[in-house]
Order: sequence, then structure tokens, then C-alpha cells
Amino acid sequence: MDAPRAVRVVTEVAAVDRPFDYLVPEGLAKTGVGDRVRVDFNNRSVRGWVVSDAHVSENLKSLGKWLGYGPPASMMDILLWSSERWLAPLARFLVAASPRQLVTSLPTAPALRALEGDQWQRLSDQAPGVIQVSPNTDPLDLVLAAYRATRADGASLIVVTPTEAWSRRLRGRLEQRGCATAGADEWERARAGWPIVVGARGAAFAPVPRVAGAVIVDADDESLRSPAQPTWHALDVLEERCRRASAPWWATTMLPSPRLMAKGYRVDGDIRGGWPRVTVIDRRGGDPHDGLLAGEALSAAHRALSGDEAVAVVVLHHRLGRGRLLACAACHELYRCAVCGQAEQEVDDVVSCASEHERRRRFCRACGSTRVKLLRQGVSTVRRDLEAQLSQSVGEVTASTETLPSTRVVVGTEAVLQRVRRASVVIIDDFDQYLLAPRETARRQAVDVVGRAGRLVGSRRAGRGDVIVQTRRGDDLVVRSLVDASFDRLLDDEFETARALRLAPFGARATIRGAGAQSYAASLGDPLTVSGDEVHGFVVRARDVNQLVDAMRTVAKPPHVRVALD
DNA sequence: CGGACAAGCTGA
DNA sequence: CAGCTTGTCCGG
Repeated sequence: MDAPRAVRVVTEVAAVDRPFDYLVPEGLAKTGVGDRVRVDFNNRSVRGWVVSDAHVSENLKSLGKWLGYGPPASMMDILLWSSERWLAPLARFLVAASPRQLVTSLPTAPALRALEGDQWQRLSDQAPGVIQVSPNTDPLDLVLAAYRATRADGASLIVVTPTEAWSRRLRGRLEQRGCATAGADEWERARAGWPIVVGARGAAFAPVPRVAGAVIVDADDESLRSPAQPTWHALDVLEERCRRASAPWWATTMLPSPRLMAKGYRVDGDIRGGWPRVTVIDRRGGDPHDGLLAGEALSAAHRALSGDEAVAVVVLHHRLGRGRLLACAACHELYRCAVCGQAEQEVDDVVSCASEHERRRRFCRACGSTRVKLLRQGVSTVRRDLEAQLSQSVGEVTASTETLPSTRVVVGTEAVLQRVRRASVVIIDDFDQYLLAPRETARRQAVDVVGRAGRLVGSRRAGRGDVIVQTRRGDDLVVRSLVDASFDRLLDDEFETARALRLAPFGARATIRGAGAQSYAASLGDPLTVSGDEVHGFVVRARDVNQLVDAMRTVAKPPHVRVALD
């Protein structure tokens, strides 16, 4: 008879972020690290994961039941690292690496086939790391090159893109070229070690037993960060997974954030040619009686409609509901904060920016007029205006749209850029909504949205690619950079701003909210600095993430206090 | 998290 | 002092 065995179990009760040991009964001898089990926990029957082996001691209860496979044993260290890195219970990350439904048997991964055909010879070697690419650079060649460079029996290349739809398309094209791929919805395949796993951010926790390498497409896209707590980022997870596996990773970006710049990056060929042609329509001088589309935007729309592209015109309207822009009704100058340049709002007759650098009465800094107009319309209003202006029926696409309209003119929020694949021209009806959004990342997101629009219209190299930007800030560096498709100045600027404001990579922040947040924040003390208030949350700053996390882990977090790492 | 149990509060 | 609420502790 075998010696008795015990295992350490973390339960689904995330609030109890601590393992407990159980005996492995003889019937469950096959139970491995990572597996899903049912255990009796404080007189409750709960599900959990075996996270390691344990010493046999007295008074241990036995595992109740083997439920199925979970993440492979080789992933336990990255899951533990993630829970420490994002100050969250381990169970959250065990869930991220586990199937939605229990899996009790695994397929066998296909054996690696020889790489046949010219395409594999043509692929030049691509050095790992951060690569600046143009919006119209096809990531397929990079993925193929990464696959060629890393493929090994029993190891998997993980590929992450910003959206499921993009992953599905990429995956289909990889399959066409003879690569065996697993999708995000095929947990069993990833767990069995399929050669390539493709998915959206969740694929960062693909349960592959061995990581051969990783490709992160559009690494600066917001959607690679989990929107809910814990706010883990696919790039951080994969970078660490690869580091631990001594495996290479590649990350592409249209515009390297300061964080990625600090890692060092190279530029992939002719970036400029892959950006769309950008035409700026400065509405400051415009006739206030102009419709939604002014001058060149209107003629470009008519030209596009006389062409044969199925979707001729996409009008991008900044997302609904939040933040209205104030403008002078006399001279059209925007109301902006003199300190930070962000858009000002008017609340109870007081005009100020979100950070309240200056609180003032309503008057135009340019002409002194006190008459204002609100520059903000919903998508439906925009649609009616467009129909009148273009004498065309216009469809609407928002995040909640289920089937795409069949009209040749489409207006939508940012969701439209993910849903419509091709168009002759994209018009951003009010670019200032992006430029002046009350976010530190507003300027780079403004560039980003033009890049994503450029994917619908194609590149200036191909003699296509018209993105038309209506703005009252024609002399802004962001706008000029887009027109020239030349971003070096902007990148330097962003890097220096990050340094000055101690944003990543020059600092790390966490926001603390909830009952007891103030005393908790205060108790953290050196070397962290605390600012903020009850309403907006207390902001804790540190030199870097490690310092921040180490300091926060030394003080027990009171219940009901929520911590968000920026 | 959720059960167990203790201490505190209330009203007849 | 029963009956209820609120708080604290703890799980293998």
C-alpha cells in the first residue's frame, strides 16, 4: 500500500485567500496539481483547486471528489505571481486559467508537422521585443515567424489580439497555412498543449503546459487590460510567463506608450506608408450654420458614395452619454483649463476642468463673450443630420448593435471600428472629444482611434486611406503628427510627460476606495506617498510597481476597502 | 464567504 | 431574560 499523500487546496471562496491541506483518499490517487476538486470546508461543500502537494499531518479531512482538470501544474507559479502583482486572491487567477465548464478528459495535441512551402523560407527572422508597426501592418507574418522560431514538441505559442473577432480571423488564416491552432473557447486543446493558441486578453492565461513564446498584437490597446478587478494586463502576464520559461515574446504597437518605450523597441520598416491619409478640417473658422460635416468632409463623403465600396462612409462619433464640450457661441473657441488644457464643464454656474485647477465664471478666454453652446449630440441626432446632409439612409452601430446595417453610410461609436471591416472614408466628426477627454492617456488614445480607423480605409502607401478629422485644434501636436504620420516628437513628449507626472514607467499608482480607505492609505506610510480624498479615492504612489505592491502587502487590507492598481 | 458563537440592545 | 441584532473569529 502506498504512503498517505496530502495536497494543498485553494477554494472558490475567494475571500478566504489561503490554502488548506487535505488527505488524498486512495480512490483519488490520480489527483494532480491544478486539478479541480470538491472539498468539505467549514461544513460547506465547495469547489477548489489543488495548488501543491502538502505534508501529511493529523486531523486532515479528505478530498471529497475529483471534478476535472484545471490549469497545468507548471502554471501555478505564474498564477501566484499574478495574485501578488495585482493584490488579488489567487482564486481569481485560478478561475482565469480554468475552463467555464468542468473538463474530465483531454485530447491529444497534434504532432508537429514539417513546415512546407515558400512562405516559411520568406519569413525573415524577427528579433523579439516591442515592435512599432503601422496600423495596416498585418500581424500574420510576425506570428508565422514567431512560430517558426519557437516551435517545439509539447510547447505552445500564445497569440493575443485585442478582440475575439480579430483572433478568429487570424486563427482561420493560420489554419489555412497548416498551423494547428486552438481558440479561446477550446480550453481542452490549450490544456493539451496545442502548438498555437489564439485569443483575446484571456489567452494570456491559456492553460498550456509549456510556453514556447508569445505574440501580443496591439499591446497598447486598452482591451488588453482586464476592465474589472483585478486589472491584470495581458502583456505583463505573458512577459512574466515567457521570462520564467526562458521563452521569447513579441509585442506590436502603433504608438509605443512610455511603458513600452522603456523596454526598448524597434521600428518595423516604413511606418508612415501604413498610416492612412489624414485630412484635417479646422472648424474654428467654419460657418456656424454648417451641418455635421463641413467642407471637405462633405465632398469626401459624396466622392466615397460614388465609388463602389459597400460601406462608403463611416462617421465616428465619440461615445454617448458622458462629458459635454463647452464652446463659445460667438467665436467657437473651446472652454479649456488654462493649467491642464482639458475640457471644462459647467456645474452650478461654475466652469472648471475635472481636476478643478481653476474655478471660474462662464466667459470666453478668446473673445470675452459669455454665450456658450454645448457641442454634443447623441448618435441618433447625428444620424438624422447626416441623412439630411447626404440624402442617404444612414445606419447606426454601437456596442449593443447585433446585426450590421446594410446602408452605405454608417454612424457609430468606437464599436463601429471593430464591426465594420472596410470603408472608403472614415470621418471623425468631433476629434476634440478624443483630444480633450479628461484622461491622462487622452492624446495617445486620439492617435490610436485614427490608427484603428486607418485599418478600415487602408494605407496611404496603397493610395487609399482617407480619415477625415474635424477639429477646433488644428495646430495641436497630435493633429499635426497624424497629418504627417510622423510621431517621434509626440512620443518624446509623452515620455517626458510620463516622467514629469511620475506615470509608468516612472512611477506606479493605486487607488484605494471604500469604508476605512483613509486610515488604510495613511497606514501604508513610507516609502509611499498618499493623496486624494474620500470622493475620488485615495491615491498611493510609489517609485515602481514592485515597491508599491511590496509596501501594500505588509499591511493587512481591511474588509470593504477596494484597491485598484492603475 | 458564511456559520458559530459571544456580546450588546430592547422591551415586557 | 428571551429574542433579536451586530460583531468577531475561523476554516485543514
